[in-house]
Amino acid sequence: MSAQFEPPPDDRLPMGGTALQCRLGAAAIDLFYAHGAQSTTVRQITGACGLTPGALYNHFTSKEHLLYVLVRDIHLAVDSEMASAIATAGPGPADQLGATVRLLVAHTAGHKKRSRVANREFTVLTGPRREEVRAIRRSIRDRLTGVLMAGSEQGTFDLAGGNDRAAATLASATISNMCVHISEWMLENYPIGTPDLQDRYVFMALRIAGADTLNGQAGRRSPRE
Amino acid sequence: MSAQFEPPPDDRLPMGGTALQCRLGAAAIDLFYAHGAQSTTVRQITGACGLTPGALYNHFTSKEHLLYVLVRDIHLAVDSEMASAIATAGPGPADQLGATVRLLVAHTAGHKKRSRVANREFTVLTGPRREEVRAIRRSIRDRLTGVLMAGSEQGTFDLAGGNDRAAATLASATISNMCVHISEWMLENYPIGTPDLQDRYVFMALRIAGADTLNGQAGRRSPRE
DNA sequence: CAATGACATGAACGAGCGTTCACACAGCGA
DNA sequence: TCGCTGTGTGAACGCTCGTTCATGTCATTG
Repeated sequence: MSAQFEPPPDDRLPMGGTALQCRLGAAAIDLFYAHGAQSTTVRQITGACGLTPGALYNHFTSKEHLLYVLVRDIHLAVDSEMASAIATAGPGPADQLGATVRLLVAHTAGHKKRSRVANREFTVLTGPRREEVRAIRRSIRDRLTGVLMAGSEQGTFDLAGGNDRAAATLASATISNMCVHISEWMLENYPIGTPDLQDRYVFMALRIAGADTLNGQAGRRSPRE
Repeated sequence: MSAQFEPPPDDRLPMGGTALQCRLGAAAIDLFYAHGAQSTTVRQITGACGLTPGALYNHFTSKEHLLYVLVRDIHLAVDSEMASAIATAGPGPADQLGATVRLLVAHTAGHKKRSRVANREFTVLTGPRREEVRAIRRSIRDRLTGVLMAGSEQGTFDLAGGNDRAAATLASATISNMCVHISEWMLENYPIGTPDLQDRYVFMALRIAGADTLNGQAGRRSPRE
């Protein structure tokens, strides 16, 4: 569960482990995306790798364990990437919000399958595994909320319903939801490319936040990522 | 499959039919909401009504048929209510957008369970049933897109990425998603009441649409619904 | 070469699923 | 009173599921 072993085609898994763990994981992502985790059978997953059902249990303790590893690693990747995106963005909250939204859009639009699996199927997990993923999701959400709070405190943002924590939470949920759900409605070959999509979402996010920089048209083509 | 028969407590089903169909439907909504449609068994649904599994098939042809009736009727209710909300709103696109958002928020925040079931589980349907529900969803989406298009054509709105149909579609998807997903993140006893929530969402929607009326602070406490 | 460990097999398991059906019974019109 | 219709029962069906395990194979290692 450590080093990447090779870069598979494009939708590379954010998953360490042996080659077979990765093949199984990639097959699982495809199938979970297409049919949902509950309706996907162990036989389908192993069959897609040319194996028989029992083989899965040499690599994962259960079907839920496989789902857990996938969902957890996807969330962890987003969390850490978001942390560094905020850290390396410009000092202003508007720049940080822009960098955050760009990252989320890049993930959901660029890795639609894994993004949708992570955000749709994590509810299938049970017990401590579910709590662990929820904690990572909380961390992601709190990073965005923090940016919005900072911006509203220093007057850069003007949130709906006031500039208190409740307003920041609501704006945070709305903005992250907006980005995450690209993977839900986006068609296979969406006519708008990812960079343009990022621009539009940054623009909408700044508007939701009531960014004062919008009058000076920041937010269109913001510099980073 | 026509007239309401009696008004059950608060989360009344938008479903016609016999009393027992309604009891089964209400039990199914609860269970589908809690565990998902796929993981809910016929035995759970009938057991919640004090019946044995076979009884369900006197009222529905299959478990999927039950899900279909529920999901279809919920969608139809939203669709027709949205049509009349737009028709009875003020003539301006900003008023119509406000009325639309108020309706969606009222549905998702006020009937969280049925809203979540309709929006999460419709993908479980297969064949023509799925297509029928998708058509209703398209109708709902088109109503909102139409309001945004009209507003952008007459200069009331300024959409992200230009005022063409693609921009209206994107804004429409974003706004309806934002409303629909209240039922996903809202806790059991959310501290903000529904009317206040409606105000905030109308405010955010007008901002997403780039409504010029915002500078004259329309959108806060817009008059209707 | 011998021994070891990793890995896949294929058959089987127990459980639970959606669904069916012969039957019982209750209410009601004729 | 008879028979019809609507509805619930309880047992059973065929099937698929996740999972287990004894067994076999093969590459690596000492």
